[in-house]
Amino acid sequence: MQIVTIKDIARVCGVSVSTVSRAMNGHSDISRKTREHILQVIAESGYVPNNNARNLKRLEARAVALLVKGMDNTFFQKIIDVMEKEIRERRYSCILQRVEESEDEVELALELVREKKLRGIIFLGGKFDHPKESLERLTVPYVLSTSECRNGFSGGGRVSVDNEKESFRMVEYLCSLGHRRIAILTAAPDDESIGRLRFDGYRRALEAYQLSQDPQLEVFMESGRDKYDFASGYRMTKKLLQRNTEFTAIYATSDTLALGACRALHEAGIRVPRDCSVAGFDGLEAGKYYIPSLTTLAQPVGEIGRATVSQLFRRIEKRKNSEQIIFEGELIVRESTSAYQSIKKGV
Amino acid sequence: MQIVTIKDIARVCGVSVSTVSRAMNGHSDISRKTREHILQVIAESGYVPNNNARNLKRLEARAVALLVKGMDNTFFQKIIDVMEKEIRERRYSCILQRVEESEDEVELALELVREKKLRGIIFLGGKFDHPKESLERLTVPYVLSTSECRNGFSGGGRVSVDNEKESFRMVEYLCSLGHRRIAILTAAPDDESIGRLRFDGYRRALEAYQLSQDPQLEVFMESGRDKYDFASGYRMTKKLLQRNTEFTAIYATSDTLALGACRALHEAGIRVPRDCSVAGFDGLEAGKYYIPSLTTLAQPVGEIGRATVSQLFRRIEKRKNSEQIIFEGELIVRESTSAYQSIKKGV
DNA sequence: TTGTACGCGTTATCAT
DNA sequence: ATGATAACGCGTACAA
Repeated sequence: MQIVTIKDIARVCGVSVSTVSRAMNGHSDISRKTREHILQVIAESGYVPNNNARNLKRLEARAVALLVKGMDNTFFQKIIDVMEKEIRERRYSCILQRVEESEDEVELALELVREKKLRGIIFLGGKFDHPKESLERLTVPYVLSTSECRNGFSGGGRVSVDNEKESFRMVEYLCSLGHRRIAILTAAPDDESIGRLRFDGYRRALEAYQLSQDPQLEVFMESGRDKYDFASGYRMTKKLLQRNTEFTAIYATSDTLALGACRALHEAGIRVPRDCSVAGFDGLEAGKYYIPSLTTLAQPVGEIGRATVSQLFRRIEKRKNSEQIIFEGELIVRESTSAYQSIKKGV
Repeated sequence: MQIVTIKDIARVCGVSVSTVSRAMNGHSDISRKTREHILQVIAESGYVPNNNARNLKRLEARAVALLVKGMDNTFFQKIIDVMEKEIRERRYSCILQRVEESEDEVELALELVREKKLRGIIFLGGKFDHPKESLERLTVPYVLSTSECRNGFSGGGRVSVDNEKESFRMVEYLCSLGHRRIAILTAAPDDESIGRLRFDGYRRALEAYQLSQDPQLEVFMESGRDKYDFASGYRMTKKLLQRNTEFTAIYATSDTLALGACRALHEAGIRVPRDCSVAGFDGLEAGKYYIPSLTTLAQPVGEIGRATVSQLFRRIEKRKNSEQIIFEGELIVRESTSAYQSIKKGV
């Protein structure tokens, strides 16, 4: 009795496999009595239908996948929640898969579409610079959420904030406070994703305020070592401090980086925001509870999540065309930033 | 050409399906020339083998599953990393699945075992109070990591810290600092999992120090609303403050709760640790970077992860019996706790 | 080295 | 209402 199959159940019940199948799947062309008997036997036997066989046979399932690159990113936590809920509300099942940094999410998507007979895909995170040929093979609707894509973008939809613009806004805000030496903590120089866009926004804001770009103020992640987390923000700020260059504000391209930065400043005896302002990006919950609470550019995760799912379903069920939806971020000013005080110049 | 199957490839290549199969699976009994040709055609065609069909045929795969309840729990992040790595090193693939709070992880495991021909399961988190009958149907080895289980526990192994004991240690430490009014932030009273054990440790420590238990000092999560996160710690501490009862230390049963608590105290003008000490549990990275950095009872996540995986494989490959492995936690004293100063008594 | 044919567990189609 | 049987796409024993 190692492996129980539908045949075993059929034999025990004295019916055919098709009748068992009907009982399980809630078909109507079966008598109440036999159905109940069968379900009873199933419950007692510990039989679990084999999904492989099911999916192999089924023509299409009510299911979509949510593929997340960089699942450890705290920022995704809430957005995943929202999306799962939205998907469930539409009575679809949601297959959530984390994809490794080195993995190719489109290849994975291709497999899943075949395997699970998926109706749509949501990609969360990643750079998404896939060749057109790969994307063209993806025959179901897909939406790219929160992340950017370089090459024009063919068939898929996209939902996100305008990272370059929002980044500009944040740096502009810091400039407007009177800061002129604004350091930035950002992704490795070879980053082709949001990291690059946020960096571009920073540079453009400096230009707009006629501040010259100073390499001494730019701290990049070391690829392979740093990522968007506390420890990296801490290390990068230490590095900045060692350069012995003057700065009165730090713009960190994520809230986690920003909080790590605050700690490093604290240890160096630099008070936030009195001696140095610190600003982040994302609008993480943690920043709200930190001391000092963190000024940030919050992404509307709820709206992004809902819009992503609703676009996907418009395309699945109503065959609408794909769209590029851009949401506004919100500049949330909290305790970690303040106006530049020339008194501080005594450094 | 909607769906490409192995037959299409065979037809295009002018060979039989078995030859294509051999080419894909790297069998040796095939000429280099035909193999290369076939692989070439596959690459061009965008063919993706159907895993359902594969798993249906395969007798057993080199795969185990990692089922996580409460994936949003920051604490699991690192341990998942460790486990995935350990599993990969053994050349097994790791199927990572989050399980909803309301879902039954054992049922899910049962499905997966059949579906993916799994060789073993790791359960992370959850209360795991499953009836014996369910567990007995689980024929592959499984290990319960980081969480507790009430009813004796039949076939599975377990790896964790002794939550009750470590909790005792932390509260004992606070007592040793001279604190006599120690508040606790903990899970809902009906919790049957680690929440209850940590609470028990707290109570036992009070007893050991001949301090009486005071309901005024106990703040429980509101079920459905609170969980182990910043916001809950914040809310619960606000609640505590409203009670207008005196306390000189807060023991939060998770680091996230502790950090939320710090913020609430800060807003009430209570300085940490000068006016009130705060201690957490888990050893999260965030606590290290907070200001003040957080005193905590760190769980050895690396060791727990490694021991979990290695036990699982001892049982899969060497048919060893299941074990209960208990690791020591580490009391990490940082800035958020200090000795009780009677001066403060001016409250 | 290659091809033929069967079976994995299930659902769907057609009879009955 | 129920049963027999053909797929679903692939791996593999066996034959060639």
